[in-house]
Amino acid sequence: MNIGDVARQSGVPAKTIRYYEDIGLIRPNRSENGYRAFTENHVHKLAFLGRARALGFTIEDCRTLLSLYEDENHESMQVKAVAEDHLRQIEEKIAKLQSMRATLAELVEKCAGDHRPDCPIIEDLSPERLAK
Amino acid sequence: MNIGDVARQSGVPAKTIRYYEDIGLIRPNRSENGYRAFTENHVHKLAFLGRARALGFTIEDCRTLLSLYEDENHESMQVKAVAEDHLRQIEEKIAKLQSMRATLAELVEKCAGDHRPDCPIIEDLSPERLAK
DNA sequence: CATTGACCCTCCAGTAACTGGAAGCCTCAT
DNA sequence: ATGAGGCTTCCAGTTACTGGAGGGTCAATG
Repeated sequence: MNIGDVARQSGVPAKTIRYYEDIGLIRPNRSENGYRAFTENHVHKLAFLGRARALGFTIEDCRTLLSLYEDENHESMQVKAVAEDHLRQIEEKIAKLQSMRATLAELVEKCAGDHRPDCPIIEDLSPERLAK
Repeated sequence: MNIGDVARQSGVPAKTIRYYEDIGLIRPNRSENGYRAFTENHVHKLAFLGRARALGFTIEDCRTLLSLYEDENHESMQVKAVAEDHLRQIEEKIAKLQSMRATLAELVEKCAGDHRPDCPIIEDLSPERLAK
Protein backbone atom coordinates (compact mmCIF):
# COMPACT_ATOMS: atom_id res chain seq x y z
CA MET A 1 0.00 0.00 0.00
CA ASN A 2 1.26 3.49 -0.78
CA ILE A 3 1.28 6.35 1.67
CA GLY A 4 -1.79 8.00 0.16
CA ASP A 5 -3.98 4.96 0.73
CA VAL A 6 -2.71 4.57 4.26
CA ALA A 7 -3.38 8.21 4.95
CA ARG A 8 -6.96 7.86 3.74
CA GLN A 9 -7.57 4.65 5.66
CA SER A 10 -5.97 5.71 8.91
CA GLY A 11 -7.01 9.33 8.87
CA VAL A 12 -3.41 10.39 9.50
CA PRO A 13 -2.01 12.85 6.92
CA ALA A 14 0.77 11.55 4.67
CA LYS A 15 3.08 14.26 5.91
CA THR A 16 2.52 13.16 9.47
CA ILE A 17 3.08 9.53 8.56
CA ARG A 18 6.47 10.39 7.13
CA TYR A 19 7.21 12.30 10.29
CA TYR A 20 6.22 9.30 12.39
CA GLU A 21 8.62 7.20 10.40
CA ASP A 22 11.35 9.78 10.97
CA ILE A 23 10.94 9.56 14.71
CA GLY A 24 10.69 5.81 14.61
CA LEU A 25 7.05 5.26 15.48
CA ILE A 26 6.47 3.11 12.43
CA ARG A 27 8.83 1.33 10.08
CA PRO A 28 7.38 0.67 6.66
CA ASN A 29 9.37 -1.24 4.07
CA ARG A 30 10.32 0.21 0.73
CA SER A 31 9.26 -0.89 -2.72
CA GLU A 32 11.78 -1.09 -5.53
CA ASN A 33 10.79 2.34 -6.75
CA GLY A 34 11.63 3.84 -3.38
CA TYR A 35 8.02 4.26 -2.28
CA ARG A 36 7.09 3.35 1.27
CA ALA A 37 5.25 0.03 1.37
CA PHE A 38 2.65 -0.25 4.13
CA THR A 39 0.67 -3.18 5.45
CA GLU A 40 -2.71 -3.42 7.14
CA ASN A 41 -0.87 -3.50 10.42
CA HIS A 42 0.59 -0.10 9.71
CA VAL A 43 -2.86 1.22 9.06
CA HIS A 44 -3.96 -0.12 12.43
CA LYS A 45 -1.01 1.41 14.21
CA LEU A 46 -1.55 4.75 12.57
CA ALA A 47 -5.22 4.77 13.44
CA PHE A 48 -4.21 3.89 16.98
CA LEU A 49 -1.78 6.78 17.02
CA GLY A 50 -4.36 9.13 15.60
CA ARG A 51 -6.77 8.20 18.33
CA ALA A 52 -4.17 8.52 21.06
CA ARG A 53 -3.08 11.92 19.77
CA ALA A 54 -6.70 13.03 19.66
CA LEU A 55 -6.90 12.19 23.35
CA GLY A 56 -3.95 14.48 23.87
CA PHE A 57 -1.29 11.88 24.61
CA THR A 58 2.20 13.13 23.79
CA ILE A 59 4.26 11.40 21.15
CA GLU A 60 6.34 9.81 23.87
CA ASP A 61 3.19 8.53 25.54
CA CYS A 62 2.14 7.20 22.16
CA ARG A 63 5.42 5.39 21.81
CA THR A 64 4.81 3.71 25.13
CA LEU A 65 1.18 2.94 24.42
CA LEU A 66 2.03 1.55 21.02
CA SER A 67 4.58 -0.81 22.49
CA LEU A 68 2.05 -1.95 25.07
CA TYR A 69 -0.52 -2.35 22.31
CA GLU A 70 1.88 -4.60 20.50
CA ASP A 71 2.93 -6.52 23.55
CA GLU A 72 0.67 -9.49 24.23
CA ASN A 73 1.96 -9.70 27.77
CA HIS A 74 1.47 -6.13 28.82
CA GLU A 75 -0.19 -5.48 32.14
CA SER A 76 -3.18 -3.18 32.23
CA MET A 77 -1.64 -1.31 35.13
CA GLN A 78 1.09 -0.06 32.82
CA VAL A 79 -1.46 1.39 30.48
CA LYS A 80 -3.50 2.78 33.30
CA ALA A 81 -0.48 4.52 34.78
CA VAL A 82 0.20 6.37 31.53
CA ALA A 83 -3.43 7.32 31.18
CA GLU A 84 -3.80 8.48 34.76
CA ASP A 85 -0.75 10.61 34.49
CA HIS A 86 -2.04 12.18 31.33
CA LEU A 87 -5.43 12.71 32.89
CA ARG A 88 -3.81 14.58 35.75
CA GLN A 89 -1.99 16.84 33.36
CA ILE A 90 -5.16 17.56 31.46
CA GLU A 91 -6.88 18.47 34.67
CA GLU A 92 -4.08 20.85 35.54
CA LYS A 93 -4.38 22.52 32.19
CA ILE A 94 -8.12 22.83 32.57
CA ALA A 95 -7.72 24.40 35.99
CA LYS A 96 -5.23 26.91 34.68
CA LEU A 97 -7.40 27.81 31.73
CA GLN A 98 -10.49 28.14 33.88
CA SER A 99 -8.71 30.55 36.14
CA MET A 100 -7.66 32.60 33.12
CA ARG A 101 -11.18 32.48 31.82
CA ALA A 102 -12.62 33.69 35.09
CA THR A 103 -10.32 36.70 35.19
CA LEU A 104 -10.76 37.49 31.54
CA ALA A 105 -14.51 37.10 31.54
CA GLU A 106 -14.78 39.48 34.45
CA LEU A 107 -12.57 42.06 32.78
CA VAL A 108 -14.33 41.77 29.47
CA GLU A 109 -17.66 42.24 31.14
CA LYS A 110 -16.52 45.33 32.98
CA CYS A 111 -15.07 46.92 29.86
CA ALA A 112 -17.39 49.33 28.14
CA GLY A 113 -15.91 48.62 24.74
CA ASP A 114 -16.66 52.07 23.41
CA HIS A 115 -14.65 54.92 21.98
CA ARG A 116 -13.28 56.12 25.29
CA PRO A 117 -9.86 54.98 26.45
CA ASP A 118 -10.85 53.91 29.97
CA CYS A 119 -10.53 50.19 30.16
CA PRO A 120 -10.46 47.84 33.13
CA ILE A 121 -8.55 45.30 31.07
CA ILE A 122 -5.62 47.60 30.46
CA GLU A 123 -5.83 48.77 34.04
CA ASP A 124 -5.66 45.26 35.34
CA LEU A 125 -2.58 44.57 33.28
CA SER A 126 -0.91 47.85 34.24
CA PRO A 127 1.48 47.77 37.15
CA GLU A 128 0.63 51.36 38.10
CA ARG A 129 -2.58 50.17 39.59
CA LEU A 130 -0.47 48.77 42.42
CA ALA A 131 0.68 52.23 43.33
CA LYS A 132 -2.83 53.54 43.66
CA MET B 1 19.21 49.92 35.56
CA ASN B 2 20.76 46.62 34.53
CA ILE B 3 18.84 43.64 33.33
CA GLY B 4 19.11 41.80 36.65
CA ASP B 5 17.36 44.57 38.56
CA VAL B 6 14.67 44.82 35.94
CA ALA B 7 14.15 41.09 36.06
CA ARG B 8 13.71 41.18 39.82
CA GLN B 9 11.39 44.16 39.74
CA SER B 10 9.24 43.04 36.85
CA GLY B 11 9.22 39.34 37.60
CA VAL B 12 10.27 38.58 34.03
CA PRO B 13 13.46 36.48 33.71
CA ALA B 14 16.49 38.19 32.22
CA LYS B 15 16.63 35.64 29.46
CA THR B 16 13.06 36.42 28.52
CA ILE B 17 13.71 40.15 28.61
CA ARG B 18 16.52 39.71 26.10
CA TYR B 19 14.17 37.68 23.96
CA TYR B 20 11.54 40.40 24.16
CA GLU B 21 14.12 42.86 22.95
CA ASP B 22 15.00 40.53 20.08
CA ILE B 23 11.43 40.44 18.88
CA GLY B 24 11.02 44.16 19.36
CA LEU B 25 8.66 44.25 22.32
CA ILE B 26 10.95 46.59 24.27
CA ARG B 27 13.86 48.75 23.22
CA PRO B 28 16.27 49.51 26.03
CA ASN B 29 19.26 51.77 25.42
CA ARG B 30 22.81 50.62 25.87
CA SER B 31 25.40 51.83 28.34
CA GLU B 32 28.96 52.44 27.22
CA ASN B 33 29.97 49.02 28.45
CA GLY B 34 27.40 47.39 26.22
CA TYR B 35 24.99 46.57 29.00
CA ARG B 36 21.30 47.17 28.41
CA ALA B 37 20.12 50.28 30.22
CA PHE B 38 16.52 50.13 31.42
CA THR B 39 14.20 52.75 32.83
CA GLU B 40 11.25 52.53 35.20
CA ASN B 41 9.04 52.57 32.15
CA HIS B 42 10.65 49.38 30.92
CA VAL B 43 9.93 47.77 34.25
CA HIS B 44 6.29 48.77 33.89
CA LYS B 45 6.07 47.41 30.39
CA LEU B 46 7.67 44.14 31.37
CA ALA B 47 5.37 43.72 34.33
CA PHE B 48 2.49 44.43 31.95
CA LEU B 49 3.79 41.80 29.58
CA GLY B 50 4.22 39.31 32.38
CA ARG B 51 0.64 39.80 33.47
CA ALA B 52 -0.69 39.57 29.93
CA ARG B 53 1.26 36.37 29.30
CA ALA B 54 -0.03 34.94 32.56
CA LEU B 55 -3.53 35.50 31.22
CA GLY B 56 -2.53 33.48 28.20
CA PHE B 57 -2.36 36.25 25.63
CA THR B 58 -0.03 35.40 22.76
CA ILE B 59 3.03 37.50 22.11
CA GLU B 60 1.27 39.08 19.17
CA ASP B 61 -1.67 39.96 21.39
CA CYS B 62 0.81 41.40 23.83
CA ARG B 63 2.30 43.53 21.13
CA THR B 64 -1.12 44.92 20.35
CA LEU B 65 -2.07 45.40 23.99
CA LEU B 66 1.21 47.09 24.74
CA SER B 67 0.72 49.56 21.94
CA LEU B 68 -2.79 50.27 23.19
CA TYR B 69 -1.43 50.62 26.71
CA GLU B 70 0.98 53.22 25.45
CA ASP B 71 -1.54 55.03 23.30
CA GLU B 72 -3.37 57.70 25.25
CA ASN B 73 -6.05 57.79 22.59
CA HIS B 74 -6.86 54.13 22.38
CA GLU B 75 -10.47 53.10 22.46
CA SER B 76 -11.55 50.52 24.98
CA MET B 77 -13.34 48.61 22.25
CA GLN B 78 -9.98 47.79 20.68
CA VAL B 79 -8.79 46.28 23.90
CA LYS B 80 -12.05 44.49 24.46
CA ALA B 81 -11.93 42.96 21.00
CA VAL B 82 -8.55 41.41 21.66
CA ALA B 83 -9.63 40.13 25.06
CA GLU B 84 -12.90 38.71 23.79
CA ASP B 85 -11.17 36.90 21.02
CA HIS B 86 -8.70 35.44 23.43
CA LEU B 87 -11.47 34.48 25.80
CA ARG B 88 -13.19 32.60 23.02
CA GLN B 89 -10.04 30.66 22.25
CA ILE B 90 -9.58 29.78 25.87
CA GLU B 91 -13.10 28.50 26.00
CA GLU B 92 -12.50 26.37 22.97
CA LYS B 93 -9.42 24.89 24.55
CA ILE B 94 -11.29 24.19 27.75
CA ALA B 95 -14.06 22.46 25.85
CA LYS B 96 -11.59 20.30 23.99
CA LEU B 97 -9.73 19.37 27.14
CA GLN B 98 -12.93 18.60 28.99
CA SER B 99 -13.99 16.25 26.28
CA MET B 100 -10.63 14.50 26.48
CA ARG B 101 -10.92 14.35 30.22
CA ALA B 102 -14.37 12.81 30.04
CA THR B 103 -13.20 10.05 27.73
CA LEU B 104 -10.01 9.44 29.63
CA ALA B 105 -11.63 9.44 33.03
CA GLU B 106 -14.13 6.88 31.87
CA LEU B 107 -11.46 4.64 30.41
CA VAL B 108 -9.22 4.95 33.44
CA GLU B 109 -12.07 4.04 35.71
CA LYS B 110 -12.97 0.99 33.67
CA CYS B 111 -9.39 -0.25 33.58
CA ALA B 112 -8.58 -2.79 36.25
CA GLY B 113 -4.96 -1.73 36.39
CA ASP B 114 -3.71 -5.13 37.38
CA HIS B 115 -1.32 -7.71 35.98
CA ARG B 116 -3.63 -8.93 33.27
CA PRO B 117 -3.37 -7.52 29.78
CA ASP B 118 -7.06 -6.76 29.25
CA CYS B 119 -7.45 -3.05 29.12
CA PRO B 120 -10.34 -0.88 27.96
CA ILE B 121 -7.93 1.96 27.30
CA ILE B 122 -5.93 0.02 24.74
CA GLU B 123 -9.14 -1.39 23.34
CA ASP B 124 -10.58 2.04 22.88
CA LEU B 125 -7.51 3.15 21.01
CA SER B 126 -7.38 0.03 18.87
CA PRO B 127 -9.01 0.19 15.49
CA GLU B 128 -9.92 -3.49 15.57
CA ARG B 129 -12.72 -2.71 17.91
CA LEU B 130 -14.49 -1.22 14.90
CA ALA B 131 -14.58 -4.58 13.24
CA LYS B 132 -16.29 -6.20 16.16
C1' DC C 1 47.43 45.48 42.03
C1' DA C 2 45.71 41.16 40.95
C1' DT C 3 42.11 38.22 41.65
C1' DT C 4 37.55 36.56 42.60
C1' DG C 5 32.61 36.28 42.17
C1' DA C 6 28.68 38.19 40.43
C1' DC C 7 26.96 40.37 36.46
C1' DC C 8 26.61 41.14 31.76
C1' DC C 9 27.20 40.11 26.62
C1' DT C 10 26.31 37.27 22.09
C1' DC C 11 25.47 33.39 19.65
C1' DC C 12 23.77 28.48 19.00
C1' DA C 13 20.82 24.75 19.83
C1' DG C 14 16.84 22.50 21.53
C1' DT C 15 11.97 22.06 22.87
C1' DA C 16 6.69 19.60 20.55
C1' DA C 17 4.62 18.01 16.79
C1' DC C 18 3.97 18.86 12.92
C1' DT C 19 3.18 21.73 8.27
C1' DG C 20 4.33 24.03 3.90
C1' DG C 21 7.01 24.24 0.04
C1' DA C 22 10.68 23.47 -3.44
C1' DA C 23 12.89 20.41 -6.60
C1' DG C 24 12.69 16.33 -8.71
C1' DC C 25 11.44 11.09 -9.80
C1' DC C 26 7.56 7.52 -10.93
C1' DT C 27 3.31 5.87 -13.03
C1' DC C 28 -0.54 5.55 -15.64
C1' DA C 29 -3.69 7.11 -19.09
C1' DT C 30 -4.50 9.53 -23.16
C1' DA D 1 5.15 11.59 -25.38
C1' DT D 2 3.02 14.32 -22.40
C1' DG D 3 0.45 15.68 -18.48
C1' DA D 4 -1.73 14.89 -14.00
C1' DG D 5 -1.12 12.92 -9.80
C1' DG D 6 1.50 10.70 -6.44
C1' DC D 7 5.78 9.77 -4.49
C1' DT D 8 10.61 11.14 -2.76
C1' DT D 9 13.96 14.12 0.14
C1' DC D 10 15.32 18.13 2.45
C1' DC D 11 14.85 22.74 4.39
C1' DA D 12 12.44 26.13 6.88
C1' DG D 13 8.96 27.90 9.92
C1' DT D 14 5.75 27.67 13.78
C1' DT D 15 5.45 29.36 19.71
C1' DA D 16 7.79 31.31 23.40
C1' DC D 17 11.12 30.68 25.46
C1' DT D 18 15.33 28.12 27.99
C1' DG D 19 20.01 26.25 28.64
C1' DG D 20 24.66 26.57 27.80
C1' DA D 21 29.26 27.83 25.93
C1' DG D 22 32.65 31.28 25.66
C1' DG D 23 33.97 35.52 26.96
C1' DG D 24 33.90 40.79 28.68
C1' DT D 25 32.88 44.05 33.09
C1' DC D 26 32.66 45.67 37.71
C1' DA D 27 33.20 46.20 42.66
C1' DA D 28 35.40 44.58 46.52
C1' DT D 29 38.87 42.08 48.79
C1' DG D 30 43.69 40.08 50.00
